[in-house]
Amino acid sequence: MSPRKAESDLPAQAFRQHDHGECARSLMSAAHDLCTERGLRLTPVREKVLELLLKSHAPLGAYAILSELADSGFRAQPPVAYRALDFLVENGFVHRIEKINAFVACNQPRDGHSPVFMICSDCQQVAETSAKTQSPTLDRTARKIGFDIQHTVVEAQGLCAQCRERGPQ
Amino acid sequence: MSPRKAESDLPAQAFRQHDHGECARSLMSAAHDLCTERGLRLTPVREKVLELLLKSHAPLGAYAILSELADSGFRAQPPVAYRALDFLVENGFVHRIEKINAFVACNQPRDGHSPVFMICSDCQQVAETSAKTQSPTLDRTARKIGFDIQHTVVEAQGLCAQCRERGPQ
DNA sequence: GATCAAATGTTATGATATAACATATTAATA
DNA sequence: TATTAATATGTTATATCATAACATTTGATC
Repeated sequence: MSPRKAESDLPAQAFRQHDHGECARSLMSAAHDLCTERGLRLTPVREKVLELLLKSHAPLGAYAILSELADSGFRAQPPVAYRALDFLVENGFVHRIEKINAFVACNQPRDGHSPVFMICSDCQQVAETSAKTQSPTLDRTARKIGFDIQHTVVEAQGLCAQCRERGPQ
Repeated sequence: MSPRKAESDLPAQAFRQHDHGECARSLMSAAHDLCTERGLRLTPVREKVLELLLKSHAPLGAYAILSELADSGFRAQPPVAYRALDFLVENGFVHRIEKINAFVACNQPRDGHSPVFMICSDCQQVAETSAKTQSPTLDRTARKIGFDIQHTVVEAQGLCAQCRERGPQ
């Protein structure tokens, strides 16, 4: 029962106080390990995009990423960002948040999972939770009607505890 | 236990054989009734957009709607469609499917509900299911972390039973 | 070091959505 | 019923998000 293990099992990391430097470093290091294991190439632009997303638990739009890439000396045409994001999403290092057309780093890149997101309308942080299993409701309904689920989108928008306590800004 | 009642309780109407003419007519009539009850104005363009969406259970993008509006003699600038859609979505007559940036008519406009969608990647039909309650998984997780949910997006993409049986096209 | 596959560079354009402001219609009420 | 306020529509312009297509470079393998 290492501290690392316990921490990574907690849902909603984004809404908890934590050492984010350590959080980001360990996810980046996990990405390197996974790419090595799987023969994937974490090229400079892909690594940079992941690094940008790991700066915080707030999601970034593709064009925000693009502009930060430009600041770091990368080429800045849209396909540059979208290709890197495609790679990161396909390989489970990043998730796309459909509701806001934006991207966040995955909290648990090792698990195959169907993530659930809580998007705070106030602070814009996005917490990834319940990363373990498919929604039972979805599963049950799908089975009932013979629908074969390939991908799920489960997102809730609302107010996180902190923002609720702080009251309207 | 009227037939109407039983029918409206079935999930995934879109993936079941049914008299769609009757289905559409009854939803349109429900929209008129609800607007009267609530003092809302189902203006010609709003009614036309709802009518277009009620033609089938396949979702339509805003620009597809716009072009059909134009065919019917309505003005065809984007805001025309988006405003009508805003009205219909706000008042629960239409849902937006985030995953595909498109809109479908609501199957149960009378209930306040958190809909769940099954999007068939093959035939493009969208079934609305489990319209009764919030996802318990989402609720439980939200409560655990003190997150106050205002809106949920629950969508599954995959293959409906018909398309699965028919095999790859 | 030739060859193939994967990744990147680049131009152009497609698709989705809204801001902003003018005008017209409707509803409420003086 | 004339006035007014609120709602809805008309219109121009532009913002935002995303990909097609093709050229070039890089890396891996034989």
